[in-house]
Amino acid sequence: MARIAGSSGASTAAAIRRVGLRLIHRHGYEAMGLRQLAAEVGIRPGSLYNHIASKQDLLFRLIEAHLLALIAAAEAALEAAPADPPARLRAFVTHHVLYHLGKEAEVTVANFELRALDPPGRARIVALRRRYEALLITLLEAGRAEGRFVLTDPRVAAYAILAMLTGACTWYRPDGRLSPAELAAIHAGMVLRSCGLAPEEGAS
Amino acid sequence: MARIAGSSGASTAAAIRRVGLRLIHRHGYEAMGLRQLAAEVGIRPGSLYNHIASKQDLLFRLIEAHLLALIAAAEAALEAAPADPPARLRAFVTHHVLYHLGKEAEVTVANFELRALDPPGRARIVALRRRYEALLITLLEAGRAEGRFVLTDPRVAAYAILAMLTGACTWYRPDGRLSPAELAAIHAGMVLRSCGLAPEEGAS
Amino acid sequence: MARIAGSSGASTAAAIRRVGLRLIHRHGYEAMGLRQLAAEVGIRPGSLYNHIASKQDLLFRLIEAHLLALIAAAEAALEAAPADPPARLRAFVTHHVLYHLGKEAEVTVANFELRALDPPGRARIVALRRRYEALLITLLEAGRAEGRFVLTDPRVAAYAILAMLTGACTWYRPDGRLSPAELAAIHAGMVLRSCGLAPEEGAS
Amino acid sequence: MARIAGSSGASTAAAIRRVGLRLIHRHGYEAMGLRQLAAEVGIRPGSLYNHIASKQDLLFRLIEAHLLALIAAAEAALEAAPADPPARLRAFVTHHVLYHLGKEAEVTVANFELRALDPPGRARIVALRRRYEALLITLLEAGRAEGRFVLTDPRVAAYAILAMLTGACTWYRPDGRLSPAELAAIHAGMVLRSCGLAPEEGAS
DNA sequence: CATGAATGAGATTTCATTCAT
DNA sequence: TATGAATGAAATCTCATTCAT
Repeated sequence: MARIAGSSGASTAAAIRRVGLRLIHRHGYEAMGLRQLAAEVGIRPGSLYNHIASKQDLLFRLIEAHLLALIAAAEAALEAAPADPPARLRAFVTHHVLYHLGKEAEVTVANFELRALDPPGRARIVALRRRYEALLITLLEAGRAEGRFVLTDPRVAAYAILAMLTGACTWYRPDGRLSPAELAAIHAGMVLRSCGLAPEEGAS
Repeated sequence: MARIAGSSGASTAAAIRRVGLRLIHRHGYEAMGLRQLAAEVGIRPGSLYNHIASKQDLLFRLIEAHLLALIAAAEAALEAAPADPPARLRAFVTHHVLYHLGKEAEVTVANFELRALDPPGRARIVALRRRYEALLITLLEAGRAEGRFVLTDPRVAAYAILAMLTGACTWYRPDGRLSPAELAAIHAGMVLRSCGLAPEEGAS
Repeated sequence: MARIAGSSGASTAAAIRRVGLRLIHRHGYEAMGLRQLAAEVGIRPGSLYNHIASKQDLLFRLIEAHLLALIAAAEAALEAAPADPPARLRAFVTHHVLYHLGKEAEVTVANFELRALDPPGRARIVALRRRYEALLITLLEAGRAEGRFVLTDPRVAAYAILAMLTGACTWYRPDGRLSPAELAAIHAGMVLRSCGLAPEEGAS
Repeated sequence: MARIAGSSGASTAAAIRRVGLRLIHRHGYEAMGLRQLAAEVGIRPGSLYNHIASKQDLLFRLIEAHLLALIAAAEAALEAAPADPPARLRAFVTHHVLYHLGKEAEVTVANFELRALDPPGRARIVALRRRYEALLITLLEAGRAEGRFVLTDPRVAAYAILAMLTGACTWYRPDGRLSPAELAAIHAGMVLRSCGLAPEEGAS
């Protein structure tokens, strides 16, 4: 009652994650069918369950992996940055924009499909997101304490900045008229000015 | 959950739109079942089709109505504003923030569920969104032409500003520590500064 | 996306119960597929859910209906019987055997598929079964109190009698060499003797 | 639940039979999954097939082994009994009750899961059951031929007796108020009386 | 002897939608 | 306008089983 086709092994799991991310991004989690996912991976629907525990589990792991990588990249960028708050802010913005460009699928899924997670999974993801936001909030608070930033409310400012930056990757197209570096520079300028800095401040 | 309270006077069609908006916002378009919608409206699933053409049609009309109202409100706000570009920018930002607060459902649905629309419907909605964005882009371009704004790219700046502002309503809670007016003021300040203006410029 | 064939109406629900009982009896609850059930009823699988809440629900209702009818029949038989304990015991045995013959499906399902019920459903069915058993236990206790029955333990005796009688309908075939009346008489004789009575005692 | 304790010495095949019997008894043949069986044995599902030919095969062997042991025990009990029919009947009843108590799993599976066997397997098991029933039928016929038993129909009487006795093990609990010996005595008394004997007849 | 990955079939259940009444 | 019963399609997931390693 069972036949063997091309027992590819470990790469199947990676293909499921890769194709799954693309399909969730394109159609949304609820609208993506496991039949379609299986077909594009090249296996039968039931075989998916040799690699994932459930559709929910797949979504959770995709989002979790993205956030963990994002946090690690941010921490690395901040460690490499000087202690000067404007420079650190510019470093964070540059990291965020460059990291997100080309990761539209991961970013969209991580932001849009949170509600599709069941409560325990959502709680864990929300905690990770808080860790990431805290990096920026801490940075803004430090700059304000040193009198370098003009900020009414660091938390609100952080949310506003993140919304602005993340939004960029929803419309950015690699074949557009702006290079990633240009886009990062434009946004760094806007963010620094929005915090009351002259654009040349914090230049590396 | 079954019968909607206080809806005795409203027509069934209005109840379907009201409840439908809430359910799509809470669960997402794909995850909202028409059975659930019918149950919360107080009718049977089949009866929905006396009021809507299809589930798609319901979604389209909800988004379209929201965008039309948003555009009208923006145009009214700009007509009432002085000709001075900083003042007009402040007026736009204030309008946007105040209009969006308390309309979380409409905003979220209009932004998140675009992908659930079929191509013709999506095209019409995208066109409406372009009309709205054009209001801000035109404003920014005018200000730059007068030498009042520091802007590398008005279109990119407009997207960044809209992303920042719209993001506010995804985390704003009416019982939070900030009033709508305070929130609008904070964001107006950030936006004006990000365009190279001193915060007091454009004050009404 | 939907077509109408022969909207038969209320009789569909009855057909589902009738065919469902037969299939559960023949294959067992777990082995009966709803596809098969739907096919034999003449509808599509999904249409079953216009009439049943779930497969579990179908099983529960079948067993519950059987037990309620069985209890009512037993109570009627005892009400019609004289007050004399041997006569009442003979009446109960005759009722039980005659009622069960020809109801092999109901009896088998009610006895064999209890374990397939979820705990709440099982609890309600077990309570009904206790009500039925209590009718016999009460009868045996009354007869022993009057010194008419030789019984070590009325509860154990009741279980033994019921097991013996119910077993009859698992092998009884209407086209066999014994008529229902003969079968009832044989078992009544064995039961009465097993309680220490002469066979002619309790004869009506 | 995962690894079976105290099974280090037993072979994997024996563990499969032991755990399989327990799971079939608890959930039923159809409801028991081979994945669950493998997990409780401590191996992967595929490895089961190093020890069993199929799920059907496992069920068949469990039932066959039980019936062969039951027949052997009955024959031993009858060989050890005196030639007197009442004494032989008492010996058979005592054997049956005592053998069955504590073998609830085997008995339930052998009786309830017959329908899950494919036709060839079922035929072989039914033949074994006939052999066992024949021991009692022969005994009853002999007793009737000697004029010791009051019996309308030895075959019907045998079925009634076996149903009564076997039923006892479906409700017997080792921690109940009756000992196995007491239970056997009660049933021996009922059976002997049901065949028209005074209770003390056939006492050993 | 055990494993991991695959299979085809099928499980129960939900979906949006239709339409005679 | 509302209803109840139907539809075809599809949903996610489990099943027993196979077999190269």
